Amino acid sequence: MASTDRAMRADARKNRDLLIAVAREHVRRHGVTTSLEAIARDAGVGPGTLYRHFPDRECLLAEVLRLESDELDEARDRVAREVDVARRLDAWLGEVEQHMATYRGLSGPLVGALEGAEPTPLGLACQEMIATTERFLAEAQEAGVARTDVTAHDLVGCAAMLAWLGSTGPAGTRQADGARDILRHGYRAGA
Amino acid sequence: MASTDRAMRADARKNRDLLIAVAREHVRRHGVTTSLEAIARDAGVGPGTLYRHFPDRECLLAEVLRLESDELDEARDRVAREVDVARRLDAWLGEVEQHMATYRGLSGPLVGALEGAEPTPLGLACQEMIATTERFLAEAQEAGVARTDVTAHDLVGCAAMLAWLGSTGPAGTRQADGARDILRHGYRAGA
DNA sequence: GCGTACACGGAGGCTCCCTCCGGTAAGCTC
DNA sequence: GAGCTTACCGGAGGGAGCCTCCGTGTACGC
Repeated sequence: MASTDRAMRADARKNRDLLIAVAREHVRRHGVTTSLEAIARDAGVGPGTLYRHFPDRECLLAEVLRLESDELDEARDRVAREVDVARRLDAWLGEVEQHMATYRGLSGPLVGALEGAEPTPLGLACQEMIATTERFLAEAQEAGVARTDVTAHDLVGCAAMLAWLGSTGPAGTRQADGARDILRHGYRAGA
Repeated sequence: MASTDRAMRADARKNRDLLIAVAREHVRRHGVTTSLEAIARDAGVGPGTLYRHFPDRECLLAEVLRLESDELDEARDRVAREVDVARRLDAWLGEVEQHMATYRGLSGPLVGALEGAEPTPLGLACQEMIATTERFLAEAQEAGVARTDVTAHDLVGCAAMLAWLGSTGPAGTRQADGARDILRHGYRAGA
């Protein structure tokens, strides 16, 4: 993305960055269905400017998400460093779930991206997520704490489901806890 | 609901029934976010008429759903009759999932209703669903094929998640299959 | 048959999505 | 530093949806 950024004029770059920053706040507060016009308004630019930089909602979301991917990288390293192997996959999937839940409604588009064969902007954003999940899963399988017939793709789907369940309905409820427990039992080996 | 139906005028009743029928088709085709105005148009009534009968989208959805609850009743009886006890809970939850997935996006509002303490129209619609799940779950637990520390509420939440996952993203994909498998392992008892 | 209360439906205000185009200023060249 | 080119800006505007209000019409009890 951003193609050759030397080609972008200074005012364009400024507006683009501003739009992403404002969008980040809006999405965090109102979810992914927040009004794009309101974002443009708050950024002090016209709607045309927003739509030129980000032809559709997903493009903007993808950029917002890229800002956050640093956090997920840190989480990955922290999990690998601090959590013993028996719980590492659980911990990582918890991070993925939380990452997806940060922005209410994001998990939906992300699953869409997960599915599609063609590389949508969001699809690229979650490839790394799947790759990391594969690493932790393989490790858990070798240690004998995860079933060998589950895939990283399935697990990311599960995390998305939990994020969805947690951010659907009244906020602050613990609806997803029971489901998370069931899922953990479900991919765990042995017993 | 419908309070005292003797008090409703004939033309009102006719319009109401027509609106529900049209809404059923629209929701089936376009999901729960379908345009209410379009429903009114197709039913040949003004928007005002629609909003008088159904003050908000959820009220209309609840009525549509009540029409379908007969199907779920049949499914319950069929499952109880034809499926052996080891698989009965699986089969029932599959029915619940499919019921929720029939209308794309319905699972969201349903989970909202599941959560709230106060009886929303949709909340009433799914009480019966939970009650039946409790019966099948208790049976499975007595037979030793289901863990004793899962609740019917959790299981309905799981079915909602699967329905959501299945109806999110490109249609026709089998995204939810892996997750369903993991969940089934998760609530099953024994090794 | 008549009167009234109930129900109808469309106009209209609001928000949002997205596009198009005239104007503006950034940045290169000399 | 002046001037030109062109990338970029931003707002007007059309289309759609949500929902409300109110003048009109008509079903039904008497």
